[in-house]
Amino acid sequence: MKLTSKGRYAVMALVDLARFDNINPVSLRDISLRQGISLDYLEQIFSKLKKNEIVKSIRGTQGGYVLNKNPNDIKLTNIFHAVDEKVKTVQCKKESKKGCNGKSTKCITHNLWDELEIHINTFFENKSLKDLLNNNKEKRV
Amino acid sequence: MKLTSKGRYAVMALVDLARFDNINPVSLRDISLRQGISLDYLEQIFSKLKKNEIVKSIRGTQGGYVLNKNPNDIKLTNIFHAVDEKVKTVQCKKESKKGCNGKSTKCITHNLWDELEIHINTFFENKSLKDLLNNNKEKRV
DNA sequence: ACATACCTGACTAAAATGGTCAAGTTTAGA
DNA sequence: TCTAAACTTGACCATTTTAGTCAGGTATGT
Ligand code: FES
Ligand code: FES
Repeated sequence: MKLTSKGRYAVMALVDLARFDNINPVSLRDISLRQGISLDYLEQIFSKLKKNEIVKSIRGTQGGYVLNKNPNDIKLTNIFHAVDEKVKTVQCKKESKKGCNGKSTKCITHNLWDELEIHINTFFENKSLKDLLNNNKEKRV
Repeated sequence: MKLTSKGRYAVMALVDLARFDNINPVSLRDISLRQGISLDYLEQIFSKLKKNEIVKSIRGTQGGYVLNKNPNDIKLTNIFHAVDEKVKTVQCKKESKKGCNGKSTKCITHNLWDELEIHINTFFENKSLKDLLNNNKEKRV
């Protein structure tokens, strides 16, 4: 089970953004330099964050991105959902009655993985961008 | 974040094994048929489970595998560790002082991922094979 | 005008995944 | 003793996913 870079970078970039967007929009170039993330990759990520209304974009010189919501209302779940970082512990299709083995009932561990998925998602639902900001106050410029 | 087949199959196979090993050793062929898992793949998995002393093997005709411990003492952690299904949420090396971005300090989200890792591992530490057996009693033959 | 910064889509090298295949060795039971 | 069941080991491989890169755009403040 591992977290992918896409999810990790998305959160990292948003924390950075949240720290600096008080006055001006923040350019991806700045985030790229500060956090050591490829600019081209960041653009892919922010395209999705924008589609999901987590950030707003401002084009042109001095442009950049700004949060579209209160940091308290941006949960990790929202971020992960936006960049398609999904938690998948079962192999079967959840809606179907069929199991992962092609049989007509769910496998003997299905419930376990379902529990696990809920357990992990709970973590993401309870963490907001605000929580992460408080954690890093001392680093604020 | 997804669970790999190796980990999922390992647990699935052990639950199956635990249910049937009361009297005789259970052959991988039986597990393969009952659970719909490739026999060759199971062999790889059980080789690791054996090395980690979770199961014992009995060779020859009528041979098979038997649990090497009480189901209550086999936690998911042990199983996952045995088959190298590890939870990895950070990108950096934990021991190092360096961050995932090549910089000299940990990145701004490092602590978050660390928390997440602990959160997930806690789930695995608290679940034993015994718990899974009880859950499936009604299916016992 | 022009530099800055967003926007979009195609492309790809490398790694991980989820197995298969081949060639054994051991042992119970006929 | 012969044979088939079942464990043992290691190499191999197709496909998918990941983690980006690259090459073009378009919008806009100064
Ligand atoms: S994981 Fe859902 S049936 Fe096996
Ligand atoms: S994840 Fe550890 S430094 Fe970024």
